[in-house]
Amino acid sequence: MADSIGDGTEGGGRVTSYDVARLAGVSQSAVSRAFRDGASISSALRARVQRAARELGYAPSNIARALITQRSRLIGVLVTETTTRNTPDILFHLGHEIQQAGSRMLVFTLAVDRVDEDGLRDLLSFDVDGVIAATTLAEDTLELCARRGLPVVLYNRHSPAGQADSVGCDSASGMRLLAAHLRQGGTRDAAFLAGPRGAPVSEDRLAAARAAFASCDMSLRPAVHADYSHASGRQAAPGLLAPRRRPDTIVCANDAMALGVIDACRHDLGLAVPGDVAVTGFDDVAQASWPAYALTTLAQPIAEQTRMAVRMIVERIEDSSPARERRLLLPRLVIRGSTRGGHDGDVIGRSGEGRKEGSKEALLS
Amino acid sequence: MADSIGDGTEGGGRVTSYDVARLAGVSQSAVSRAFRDGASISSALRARVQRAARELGYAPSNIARALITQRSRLIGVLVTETTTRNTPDILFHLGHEIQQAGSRMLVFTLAVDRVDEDGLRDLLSFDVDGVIAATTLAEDTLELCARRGLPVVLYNRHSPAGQADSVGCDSASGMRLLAAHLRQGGTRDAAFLAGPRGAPVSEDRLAAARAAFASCDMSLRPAVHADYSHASGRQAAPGLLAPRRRPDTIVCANDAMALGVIDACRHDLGLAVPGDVAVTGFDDVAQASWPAYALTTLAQPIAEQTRMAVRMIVERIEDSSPARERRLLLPRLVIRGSTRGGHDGDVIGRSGEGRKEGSKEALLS
DNA sequence: TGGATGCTTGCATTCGCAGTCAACGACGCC
DNA sequence: GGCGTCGTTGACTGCGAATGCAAGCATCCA
Repeated sequence: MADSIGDGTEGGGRVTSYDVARLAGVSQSAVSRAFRDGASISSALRARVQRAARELGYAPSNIARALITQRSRLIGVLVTETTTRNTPDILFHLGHEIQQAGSRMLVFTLAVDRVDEDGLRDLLSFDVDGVIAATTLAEDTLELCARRGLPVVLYNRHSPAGQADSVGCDSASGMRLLAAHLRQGGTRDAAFLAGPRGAPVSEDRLAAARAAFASCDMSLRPAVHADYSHASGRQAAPGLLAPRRRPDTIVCANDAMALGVIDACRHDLGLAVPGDVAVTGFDDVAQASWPAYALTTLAQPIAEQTRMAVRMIVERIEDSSPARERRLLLPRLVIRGSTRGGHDGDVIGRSGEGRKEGSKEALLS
Repeated sequence: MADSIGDGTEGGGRVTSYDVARLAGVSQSAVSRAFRDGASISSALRARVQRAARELGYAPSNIARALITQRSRLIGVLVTETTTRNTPDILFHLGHEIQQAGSRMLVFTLAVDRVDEDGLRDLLSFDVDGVIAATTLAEDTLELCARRGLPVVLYNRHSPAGQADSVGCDSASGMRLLAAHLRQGGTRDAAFLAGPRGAPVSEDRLAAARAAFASCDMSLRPAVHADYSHASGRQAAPGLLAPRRRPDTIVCANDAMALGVIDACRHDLGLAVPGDVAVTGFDDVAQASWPAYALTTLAQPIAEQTRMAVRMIVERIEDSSPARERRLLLPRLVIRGSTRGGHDGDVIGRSGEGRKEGSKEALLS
């Protein structure tokens, strides 16, 4: 019933502020003001305009608005398939948070974990206000972004040269919790199953594990590399667990591989977990809590991390000060049945606010 | 080294086509043409412009371009958390495919599975060229979209009134394959574990199962509803499997619930799968193939479905003819160890091209 | 050699809206 | 009653790139 588009029935002619102005008998400026909070307009006029707008089904064009305000309300999000596999919820969470902040998420999927100058041009050409990158950006690319005034927040990555803000998970603290737990459970000889060689997240976790184990006087063998997948974990298990000198614990760089190792133990190698080997993961994906696995793992606080990332990018967009900070949120240790000792279901550590580095003082004050 | 932004070192002043024109000693039109394929420009001029552009790090603004061409190269994607939980890869896949098509994915996350007029206004205000909705849109909302010339493709949904194109999975065929397999395995008395009451995907699968079982002379008890999650499946299991009259098979509306049922059988109820009960799922998520579960399930061809959805939306954007079609891709039956009979690893049916309804003849010809 | 043709190029305009500026009326104060 | 102030309103311009149009130029043919 009623109408919805003023004149032309076909052709999808956009309804513009002029159409609304004409119908309401006011100027185009008035229409514009009626849709901006805090604009100088009487409530009577605003009501009249909005009535007319509703009648025509008018919505201000973000594109036209962006052209003049120099703000697109678009936030670019960079991901690779690996990111989304390891953290299936990340896109939904980021999208949700960005939306809460009044913008929208424009997704850029990358084939390889690396943004070059072309990729940057691509981002720039879509006029994003800022970028959240769950991918690797070379330092010189970051410098270009800075030079162009494009705010970047790195997610689970960071810029050693401090050329971008970043949000991550404090693997060092996490690994200390884990090491303490394992030591208490009797671990003496642990192996580490890493992700792909050079994968930043995996390297970070490996380094953290090394440091934590060292400070607990436990040994950690040289890492074995797989590709983050369940299949690759399962495949790597026989090598890791050769009877000759089998480690008593396998620490994995992510959950998927850990679950693969557990499956290999039980179904391929006839080993009991944690009886013969303890297995740990990192991320706390949904499956880790399923009774078939009951994986002890470090829970990455995704909700907090994404919220923080969005918060930081929004602040940088409004601020654009060159101050940089790196925020590390604390993972929780979730103890389940794949390790010895502790009580199943124990959670050690409170996820959330963690370390903060950088020149800026408080974000959450 | 070198420079990257012409004059102002700070302030992030955008590099415009005028800047490039000035540097190259040509008109702004020339710059514009140098960046459009097929534009009337000599290769010499184009080269000169591009050299200048590279020097300044210029990239044409999609926003300005969109304003005049009336094409934003933005495709809106509507999802709820449920969508992304059931199909973790969907956003990545859609993003990837949309990118292949030269556009970008703008994500709209919904709290509830329903788009009202406000939501539509929101979409319109972001000037998306088209919408892929993995959510429910009321018929009158679809009509509004049509009236406004906004192409919509429904994903795993459809418009009974035929007011939008749609892509889905042919559950009817799938369930027929499954029913045949189960019958061969000795199923006589099956129960159905559905998703939330009214959830379109679940209802569709339930109806398909009902029809398929009926035509195989197997009984299917009234559905029990859960919420699609592993936990809810596990929780529903005791009721479904009460010793008094325990069904010999449980058909689930998605994999997560099926895995929950399996966990409940083994860990809570002391029942063997498939010895005491056979369990089946739908989707073929990664975990279904893990040896701890080995779930027999119907594999939804996500890659094909997303590709098809993007293909359709792109075609509608270019075409904008009012013809509507509904494309159903065929799921494959993946037989694993959670059902009796068949050989583990068998795959029945070829996923991909399936039924097609609607006035338009061929998309892939 | 004159003119027709086709390819390049620049000029001027346009997309839809935000914000500046000036005009206007109402009101309060001296 | 005159004047300043404030709150509203409309006209106009500009954001950055695309494109119709016409001019410029080379080429080709008769």
